[in-house]
Amino acid sequence: MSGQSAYSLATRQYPCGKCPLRPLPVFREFESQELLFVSGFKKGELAVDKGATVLVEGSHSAHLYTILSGWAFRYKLLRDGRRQILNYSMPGDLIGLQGSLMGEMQHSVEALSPMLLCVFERDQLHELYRNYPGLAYDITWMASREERMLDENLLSIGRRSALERTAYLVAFISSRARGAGLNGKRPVQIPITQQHIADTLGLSLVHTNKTIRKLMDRKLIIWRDGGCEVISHEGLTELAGWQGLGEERRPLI
Amino acid sequence: MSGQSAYSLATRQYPCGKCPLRPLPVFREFESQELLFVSGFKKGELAVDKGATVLVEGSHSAHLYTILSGWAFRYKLLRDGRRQILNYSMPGDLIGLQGSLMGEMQHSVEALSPMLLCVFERDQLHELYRNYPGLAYDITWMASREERMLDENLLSIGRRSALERTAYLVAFISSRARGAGLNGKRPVQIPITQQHIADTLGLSLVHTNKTIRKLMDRKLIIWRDGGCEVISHEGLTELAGWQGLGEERRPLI
DNA sequence: CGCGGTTTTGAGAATCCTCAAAACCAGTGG
DNA sequence: CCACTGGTTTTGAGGATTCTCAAAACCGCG
Repeated sequence: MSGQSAYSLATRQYPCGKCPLRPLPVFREFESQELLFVSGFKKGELAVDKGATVLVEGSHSAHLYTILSGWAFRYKLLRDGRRQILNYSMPGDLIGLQGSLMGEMQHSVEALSPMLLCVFERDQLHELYRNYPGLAYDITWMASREERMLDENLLSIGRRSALERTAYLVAFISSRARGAGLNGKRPVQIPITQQHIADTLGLSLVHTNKTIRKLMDRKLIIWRDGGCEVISHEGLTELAGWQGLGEERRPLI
Repeated sequence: MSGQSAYSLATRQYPCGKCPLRPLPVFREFESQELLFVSGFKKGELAVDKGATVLVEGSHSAHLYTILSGWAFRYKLLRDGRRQILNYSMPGDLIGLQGSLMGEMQHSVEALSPMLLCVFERDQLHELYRNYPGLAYDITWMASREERMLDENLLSIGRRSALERTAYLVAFISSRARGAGLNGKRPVQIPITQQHIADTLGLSLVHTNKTIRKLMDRKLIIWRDGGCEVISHEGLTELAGWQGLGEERRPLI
């Protein structure tokens, strides 16, 4: 919950034609027409520091973003400061679509790591809808995907025990990270603190810590270097009673 | 959690030109072009009984629906039967969009009351996107609206106490009902059981009952005729620390 | 009247919370 | 190189919330 500082808007370093994400097998092919439009749609790149607030609840942002690299999370606050993390975002995900469509942001977004963002202009969304129905469809598709993830999170918070919830969350995040091409030969390091997990799962920090310990005792995860790694994905999904996300190929705007 | 039976597909009774919903002030104006397309998009009407399952998790529906009248809820189940209600749907809301876009339904939908649904064909969505960018935008807008509601629900379940949660939920549903034009001179009767509330808020039935009693003791709501009515909207929002939903006009497909 | 679904009540138990303090750890400045 | 600092993780302990089990009351409907 720290600094709001340290942004830097660069002119483009990765032209869309040389996008480091698009070649990944998880993303669907684009027609050259579409690629061309997206190239024009992209206004530049924004680098933000870890801990920086990318978007603030209550504001009206003129931009939306696609994550080129790095992690973030969306959250809402209650008046007295209680925080609920709604979801995490990683490379290939859109940020700020809700605000762009509906006007005012009703959640905030904070960077979990240094990030690189592609910047788009909200005002050009209409043109996209007018001339690129395929991309318009993709955007709706991505909104639906987010909705699905929220459905899952709701199920989890509402009906799973603390242990099941935690297992689910770690499995979920690491699945998505793999889907975003974030795993090298080492398993993915999820760059979050136990406070983040607590605020995602609706648990207290203390109880979260004790729950994580149980998962570590069962050798399902390990916690090191200030982050979390999955040891047994199957163990986690089994414990959580989660079938995993059937991630097909998805669009990348 | 009862019967799957009793549907009836009627040919159209309400041509879109005489839609009983569209005149309501909450819905935005449509151009005659758009109205014409929607007219053709609509394949008929479906009447479902209270308790009927409209859409089932795991299925691939060829249709999506707009609610003409009646109430429904979306939910997911855990393997052992624990149920989480994700959101409620009322007149003007789309049902089954997620499934239409992404293929398989990942949640079920059940009618809370007798319902009348406008039936659309999934396959025609592409045509809509190709030729009616305004409508396409509207659909994305509605998906975003659903996302917002889920964000709120998540905040509620994750970070509010049982009393706050219950106050929030009742205020939220009755706000939306008012927004859907469901209030006559009498305040809206929300046609749900305490089990529904429990399954929405992630609480047990017993504790939900005791919590509702507290709200009744405070004269914020009353429970009668097998449903819930709001007595003091301000009291509820104040208790929940909720600012209410700034509902602007919205599209109606 | 009897039935199924819903609401209500009581009571003991489990989960999860708060408070408090210590341990740990990486980075900073002396 | 070491002490200090702030953030994070860990531990202990008592307490509040919420849960489960069980049974009764209630209520509309056939």
